[in-house]
Amino acid sequence: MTSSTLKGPRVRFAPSPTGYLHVGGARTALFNWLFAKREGGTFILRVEDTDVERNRPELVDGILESMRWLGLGWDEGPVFQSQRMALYRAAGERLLAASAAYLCYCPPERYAGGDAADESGAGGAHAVRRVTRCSCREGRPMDPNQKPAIRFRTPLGTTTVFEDIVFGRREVTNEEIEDFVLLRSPKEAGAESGLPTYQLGAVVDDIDMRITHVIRGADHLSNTPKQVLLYRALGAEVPAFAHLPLILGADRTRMSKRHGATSVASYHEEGFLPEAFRNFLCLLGWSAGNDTEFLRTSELVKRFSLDAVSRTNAVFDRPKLEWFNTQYLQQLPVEELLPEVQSELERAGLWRAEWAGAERAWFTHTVDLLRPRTRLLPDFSHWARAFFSDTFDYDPQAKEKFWKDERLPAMLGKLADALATLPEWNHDACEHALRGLAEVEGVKAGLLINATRVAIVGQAVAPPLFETFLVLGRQKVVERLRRALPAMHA
RNA sequence: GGCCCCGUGGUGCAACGGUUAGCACGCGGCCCUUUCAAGGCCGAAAUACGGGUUCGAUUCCCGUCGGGGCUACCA
Repeated sequence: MTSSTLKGPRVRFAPSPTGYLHVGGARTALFNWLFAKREGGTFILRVEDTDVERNRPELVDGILESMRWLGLGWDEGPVFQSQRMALYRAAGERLLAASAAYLCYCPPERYAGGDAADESGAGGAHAVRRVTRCSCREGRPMDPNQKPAIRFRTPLGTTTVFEDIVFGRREVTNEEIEDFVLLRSPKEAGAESGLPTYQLGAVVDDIDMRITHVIRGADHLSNTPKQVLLYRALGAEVPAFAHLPLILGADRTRMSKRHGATSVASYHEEGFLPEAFRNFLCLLGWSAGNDTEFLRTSELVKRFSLDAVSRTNAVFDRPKLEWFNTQYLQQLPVEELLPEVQSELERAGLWRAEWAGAERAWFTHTVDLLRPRTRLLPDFSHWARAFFSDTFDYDPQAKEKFWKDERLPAMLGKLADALATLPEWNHDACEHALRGLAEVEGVKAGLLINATRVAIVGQAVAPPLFETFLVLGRQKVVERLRRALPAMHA
């Protein structure tokens, strides 16, 4: 029993700021977070910013913002690798001293390019290069004038084994593991030693942070033996590994820009609910073991298990994400939806403070009325705009469809008069007034109903008409009806 | 090229040697209806292919094919 197991597992999510937080990273973060919550563990955020060339420090804020939006709060960090260089260099020196690593004087270009740069995967020239094993390993540098990098001395003639919670027992013969670089050769002439590579940085930090479970994308599976070797060389206990199947685009290739929105931020902007997004993401590579899919986050935490993670890559299916969003929009207790709608209205400049105060009941009821017809948060400020503002446009297609009959202006004028003088303002009174008028005029009630809807909310789509009447109030209904009359001729 | 992983309808998941192969999204139809949604009902749609093992394979083994990953002084 180590002290760490007594305190629960320690896991981490370690993005590198070379881009925004994408859906694959978000799923990895989510699984780490769920596991930590489920097991009463600690979730640590670590920024892997050791690649000075590709690093974009300004992207860190966006990544943290996406994490917060997703509700994936971290217990420790963010820890920046760029601020822990001494740690990695010390580890490099230790390995060097123990002869578990050696100085490599080969020029970097010797290993650059080749098939490693071939991203297309199909066609192209394939290199036949074997595993890296240069003469520097035996103390015979090719070019002693070169600034040396530190390479790991892979122990040959044996095999490396580890257990993966998802993929099971893994075994590779060490001959297939190259002498990977631990610390890059120094860039600047004066620099003492170089920057750590991913392999070294990740392992040194995971040891230092006492990480018990490494949960990450399956793209790291093949590199894990190297890290197992590193843990041992550093005299540390090897953590448990759980590699997650990858998330692919609709064509089953790695998700990229051409597959549409891949950043978490873009889904935030589009108006998805974070909980719906979590629910959807969680079902990519995992299931509760039965057919239930609508699982609120508290339920996810209760049922999540790494043992149930699948080994099959999953395709990101946007229509299903949208379905989840509509489900949450409709099934959440309406109070939980209010803050989300409020920020949407604020964003659109439609929000009014009284809706959170004296008119809270009205606001709640209106949101409740509108939500069965919404798919994304901006629907509240777009097609439902007329419920929150007196300035709105008439949708051209709605006019075309429901204002065709030339008798309509006259009839709607009469309807406005009738509504204005109604002794009572309630659902049935309004309905009777309208249906009565339709009968007198010898037209179907639907004709008036549809035309009136367009007149008072500008849309062909809205909640049932008389409920809309009540929410808007008599004054607005009558005013909007009269205001629409001139527009109907145009 | 080498090493490795994966393969149930179009998509996400169930079935972990015995089911008429289940659920959901999407798709088509019907119902409801005052528009559009939501909801209800019905339907089309899958075990990649070929060999084994077994009384019996979606399930176990081998091969093929397909997809993916790694093979960087990227992470």
